[in-house]
Order: sequence, then structure tokens, then C-alpha cells
Amino acid sequence: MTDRHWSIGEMCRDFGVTARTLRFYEAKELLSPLREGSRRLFTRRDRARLTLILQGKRFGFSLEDIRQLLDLYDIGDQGATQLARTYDLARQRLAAMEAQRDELTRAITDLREQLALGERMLAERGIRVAAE
Amino acid sequence: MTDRHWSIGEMCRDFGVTARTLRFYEAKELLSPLREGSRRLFTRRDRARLTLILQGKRFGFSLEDIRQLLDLYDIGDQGATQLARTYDLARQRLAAMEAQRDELTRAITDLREQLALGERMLAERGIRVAAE
DNA sequence: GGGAAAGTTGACGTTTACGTCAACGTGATG
DNA sequence: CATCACGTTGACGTAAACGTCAACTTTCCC
Repeated sequence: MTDRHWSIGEMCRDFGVTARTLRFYEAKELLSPLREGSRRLFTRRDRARLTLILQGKRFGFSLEDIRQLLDLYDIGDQGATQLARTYDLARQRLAAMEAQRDELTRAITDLREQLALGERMLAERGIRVAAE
Repeated sequence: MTDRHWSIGEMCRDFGVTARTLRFYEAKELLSPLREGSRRLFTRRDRARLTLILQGKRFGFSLEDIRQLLDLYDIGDQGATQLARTYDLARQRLAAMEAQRDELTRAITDLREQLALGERMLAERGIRVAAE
């Protein structure tokens, strides 16, 4: 087990976020870096969680949504009741994500049709467009 | 062409949004209802656009992102240059949406794995879970 | 040993996407 | 004709997700 640590600056560079953002996520209990004196030391776990956080944001989830989801990836250090609750919540999230993907697929199909339409209109006006 | 009109109240009921939201979208030029005196009359076009707006929001797009995308669905009443620009923008959006769908697919796969893991842990503790 | 560089904690500012409230107009209805 | 229901325009409030700035440590480097 490589138990390397990263400074806040290294995290910023690696993930393209600001220090303010990382401190904010810690305040919201999405991350929990160790301390060396007053300085934060981010762990492998923090990096994994940050990856999930940024991913979740791209899907349009709120930080609060994401916080709850993150617990699933820490499965194991929970009581049985808590585990069952987390599990149910994760199933709901999964269903939501699948629904979102389906809707996204439909939207993509629609947009492709609109693009084809636009392409024809451009062709009518004698404008060429880069091939797909 | 059915050129029915809808009041703001009807729109609220049909789409599950508040009047404030619709007025806000009009202020941001996402919608452009007609007027009967001072009252808004929403058209079929407004409803189509509102559908796209709410969809876009679920994908995590900002209203400004969405506003630009909406122009594509009005293709036709634009100059050639503007049309070409809109077309390019739409291709970029399409690529972004496809990337998002792919990422979402991966995230779904990951989450499914975590769920399977959680299921095994629950089983170990003798807890049964509803079948898929 | 004296700057930079990197980090810290407040505290206040900003943008987005609306909510909320006041004050008013207008048309239908018992 | 009063009183609702429904609509209107401001104007101000708010939650989320950070940005920005000030005032200090700490550490590294020549």
C-alpha cells in the first residue's frame, strides 16, 4: 500500500482546482486530509474521492448529492443498518443515473437530427462543412 | 398549424415550474411569449424550448449554455454566417454530450460494481436485499 | 538571515437561479 | 359591487459554490 501524501498545491495542479475549492470541500466534509501541523496532507483516498466529486459535478449533481454517494465507496466501515441504507440510496442513484443516460442518449439523437437539418441548409447556400 | 396559446398558470401546471421561473427565463431571453395586454401568452415554440431547457438543466448545463444551444433549434431564420457559427457550436455541444454520456456509462459501471460489493457484504451479515 | 514561496484562517464578495413579498391591474362571479 | 383568482412589475432575499483579500506562519533557498 503506497501511502504517499500530497500538498494542497500538488492537488491543485493534478486536478485543476483551486486551493479554495479543496478547503471548501473539506469544510463540507467531502474530503478529510490529514494534518502536518496546520498543513493539509491529502491521501490516496482523498484523490479517489475528488475524482468522484468532479465527475459527479459534470453530471449535474449537487455537492450534497455527491457527499451521500461517496459514502458508498467507503462501504465496510459502517454498521449493518447504515450499510443497508447506503445500499438503498446507491440503488436509487444508479437508477437516476441510468435514466439520465437514457435521456441524454435521446437528446443526442435529437441534436444529431438538427445537425443534419442544418447541414442541408448550409449546403443549399453552397457552404461546405467538415466531414464527420 | 395549431396556434394555441397557454397562460402562465397553465405552463406552470404542465411543466412543474413556478411563474417566477418562467418570467426569469423570459428575462434571460430563453423564452419569448406573446402579450395580450400585459399578460403573457406562451406558444408551441415556447413549450418546445422549455422542454429543452429543463432537459439541459438535468444534464448539468447552465442557462447560458442552454440559451446558445436553443438557437440551433431555430435554424432557418438566421444569416448564412450566423447559421454556420451555430452549426459549429452545435457540433461542439454534441461532442460534449457524447463525452458526458460515455463518462456516465463508465460511472454507472463503477457504481454497479460497488453495489455488487455492498450486496456481498450485506449477505455476509445475513441481510437480504430485493432482487434486481 | 532575509526574502520568496507555499500554506493557514477568517471574512466578505460574487454569480447563478431562482424565492418571496408588496403593491397593483383586470376579469369573472355570486 | 365586492371579492376572488389570476396576472403584472419591481425590489429585495437566499442557497450553493466558490473567488478574493487581508493578515499571519513556515519553510526553502541563496
